[in-house]
Amino acid sequence: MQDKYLPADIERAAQQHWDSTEAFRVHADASRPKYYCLSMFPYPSGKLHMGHVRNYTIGDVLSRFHKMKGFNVLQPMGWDAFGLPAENAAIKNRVPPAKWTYDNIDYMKQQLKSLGFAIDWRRELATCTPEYYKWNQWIFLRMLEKGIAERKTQVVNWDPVDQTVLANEQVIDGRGWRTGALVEKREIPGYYLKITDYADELLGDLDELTGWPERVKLMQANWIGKSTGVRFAFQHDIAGDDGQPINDGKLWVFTTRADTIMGVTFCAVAAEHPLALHAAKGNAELAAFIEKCKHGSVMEADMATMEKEGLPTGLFVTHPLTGKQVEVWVGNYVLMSYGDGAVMGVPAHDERDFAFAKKYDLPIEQVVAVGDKAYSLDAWQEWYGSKDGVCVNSGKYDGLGYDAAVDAIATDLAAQGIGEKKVQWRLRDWGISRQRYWGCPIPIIHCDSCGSVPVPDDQLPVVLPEDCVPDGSGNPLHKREDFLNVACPCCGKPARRETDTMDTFVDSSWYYARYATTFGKDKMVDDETGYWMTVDQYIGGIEHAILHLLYSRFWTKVMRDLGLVSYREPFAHLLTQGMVLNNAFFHKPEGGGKNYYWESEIDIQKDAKGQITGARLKQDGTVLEHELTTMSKSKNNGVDPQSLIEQYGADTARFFMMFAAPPEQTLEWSDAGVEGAYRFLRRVWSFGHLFASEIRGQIGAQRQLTGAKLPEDLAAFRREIHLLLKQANYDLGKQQFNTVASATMKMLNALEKAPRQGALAAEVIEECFGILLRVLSPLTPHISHALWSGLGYGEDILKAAWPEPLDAALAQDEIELMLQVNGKLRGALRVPAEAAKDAIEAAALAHEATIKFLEGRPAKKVVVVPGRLVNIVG
RNA sequence: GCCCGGAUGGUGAAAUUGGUAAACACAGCGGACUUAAAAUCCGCCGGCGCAAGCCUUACGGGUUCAAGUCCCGUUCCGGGCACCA
Repeated sequence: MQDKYLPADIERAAQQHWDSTEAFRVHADASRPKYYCLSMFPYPSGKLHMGHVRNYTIGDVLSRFHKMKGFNVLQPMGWDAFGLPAENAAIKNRVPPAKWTYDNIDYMKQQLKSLGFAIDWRRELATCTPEYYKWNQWIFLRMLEKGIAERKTQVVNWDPVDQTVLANEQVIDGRGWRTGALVEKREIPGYYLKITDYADELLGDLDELTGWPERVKLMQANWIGKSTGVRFAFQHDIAGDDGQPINDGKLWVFTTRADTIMGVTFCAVAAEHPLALHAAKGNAELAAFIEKCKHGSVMEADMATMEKEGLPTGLFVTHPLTGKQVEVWVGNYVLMSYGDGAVMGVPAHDERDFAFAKKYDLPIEQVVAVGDKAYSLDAWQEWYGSKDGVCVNSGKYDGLGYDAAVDAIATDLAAQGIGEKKVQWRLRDWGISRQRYWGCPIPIIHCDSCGSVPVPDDQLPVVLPEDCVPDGSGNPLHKREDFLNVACPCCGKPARRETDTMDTFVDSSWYYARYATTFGKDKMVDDETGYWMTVDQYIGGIEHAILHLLYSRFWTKVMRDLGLVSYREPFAHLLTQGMVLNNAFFHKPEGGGKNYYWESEIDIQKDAKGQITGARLKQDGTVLEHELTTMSKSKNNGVDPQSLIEQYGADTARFFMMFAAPPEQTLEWSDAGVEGAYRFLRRVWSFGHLFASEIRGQIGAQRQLTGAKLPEDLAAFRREIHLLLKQANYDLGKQQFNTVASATMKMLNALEKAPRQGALAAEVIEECFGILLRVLSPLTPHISHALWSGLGYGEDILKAAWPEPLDAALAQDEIELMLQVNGKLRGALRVPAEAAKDAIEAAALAHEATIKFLEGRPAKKVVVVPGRLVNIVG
């Protein structure tokens, strides 16, 4: 055996061994329990980043652990290969997104292989291949048939200079990222999937997901946002151009606070609302305001933080219960796409309405009282919005609480035929149309005679041309006559293909099911999915806690309703890995945006505690700002794991990643500490060498360890290792891998200090080092493989059984209890392991520390926590 | 703004889920070995105090024999907010 630890050699040999034995190739096998371990697949952005290393190491630790536990383990890998960055790279480098993407996949695949992950590479897939996205198109057509997919209008960010639709990410401070032009909102047609039809089930089935973190379920529940309220109408006789009352003379609104209806002092409608457009005709100021509302972001965060503005329309509607006239305002904070595009204004009991009313001097009328608290118009107070009060100044409803008031008011509105209780969801339907090239083509043909016609199944897939190079001025498919021109499947006349592509969330909504098939060309999923699904353990970033996971759950339910699968939830257990953060350095140029710089381009000043106090660009001394944020290509703050692997080897990179923090916690990147992991693995190797050269030879032909009475120091050492094993197994169950790593370090510390003379000692060390190698193997599979086979423990550590602690090794005669007096630690107490409570109390009361700190007072109470401590209160 | 998390030594973190706060490491300091350096090994390492001891888990309250852990309030940091993936 080599006496020096040479990771490059060891890792190459181990990986070759796994390749040649096809160690990770798996098949459905009904005779064995299965474990489907899935990590979120990477976007092929160029090279792996630390988040990937963290994610896939967690998956690999779990996969290898379960394999040694006897499970049939499937761990696949693939590529989420469509998306915007490929187009951005194309604009920058004039390379087709397809070439850029496939090159990146080749490179990143080599990186993944060099990390030694136990992946069944025969199941690799890339979502940008026609074999895969054909099934996006096929199931989309099924959804159209069933009415789950439909065409309607959507609001998008429009860049008036580039004449193109912008992603939210491409809108910076309200301006287009390339042109700097003020972005406009524009309504265009697009396809929607009716996820809202599944809202009830998506919410209800969260209860079944016992293997999901509570916080993720909570986030999903809040996102779906079920609220029960009342939808009702203010009546009016405002006539439109056709002489008829607009919307049948009804202004519909939805509210969850019907109990405050008697406090309505105005109504607010969206800028696109028919009443707003009508009023604007004779009102230049209002028309200008509506025009202004068209600018700005469509993002909810921007909507919520922007200055609330409004303008009166001069139109009035009738309050349905008081008969009073209520003025209609246009508000920039009212969204046409939510509910009916109009809200009632109750400034006394809604914080946003309160601010609006104060700003425009609208009346504020208190209609709910909480206790005898005094209502003041000076400033908003928390209790104004409370549901715990009773109605006041509300006529017949006075004295009613929230529930009773809502019921009574809903009943009265229903009697007039202008209102009813209604369940409202916050969840909106999923718009999947993207006006972008590098995505899955939507399989629709537009014909002047027949309208929008689905592509017949036998013409699928609609193949995306792979040689286009976007230039930022719009979808290059518009210039591809060979793609555009097609005969109408209905009438045969010349027609045009749809050029919109699908949201990339479509691709990632079902890839886990495809991995679990035999990749047949004639079926989306085949019978093998029945064996592997559902996914036993899904691992990925917390940033996907809502959208990706919700869409995947929705997609599974649609597939079930189409008879394709029999399960209703895709992921049984979910581990949401924390983000890997790093400092990003930038300066804000005029005209908005942020220019990011690599750490190698700047000088950083730090204070005595190592906190960053400032940064300057090396080149010209420009003062930079910094923020702690996720590692990302666009922020130039990613750390390439490649140099880590090359310098120290995959095992060091993996071990350090697992040791640095528990999986669910955010990890602030730092280079320090990697050396420590490397040092540890070198020590493991050296101990292996020592064992081979000096210890193993002492073991006799007849083994003596079983049943032997060990000398005290040897028994203590063996007990320590088995205790650490017990702890490591417990922590593996909790998926807390950082303490598993530290347990292996403690084991090595103990091994190095253990008695090593004599046959018995050599046998104990053999047993304990064997435990260490197996506990270490999911974390650092290469060195574990090399030592296991090199030291003659067995042929292949993958086939070794997972170790369990032995009761005989754990047993002890005496235990130590902590002694507290009045809750403060004052000493320790050694008692027999089986000591009775009375005996412990007596020993504690007689202890010198008790006598000293009670200072003569009698003990009022003695608390004994078995196996832990005694607390004497006096 | 709304929803969800987090905060413990110089640093990453641990604490058997209410029971010895700081395990295991990193960095630092001191020592051994060496002509020297690297590597390796040994020791010290939250604050105050000569000591007995006292204080310390972002901040302010509370519950308890006992609180990093539970409850109430505050601050700061991170994630998501529907076209980044």
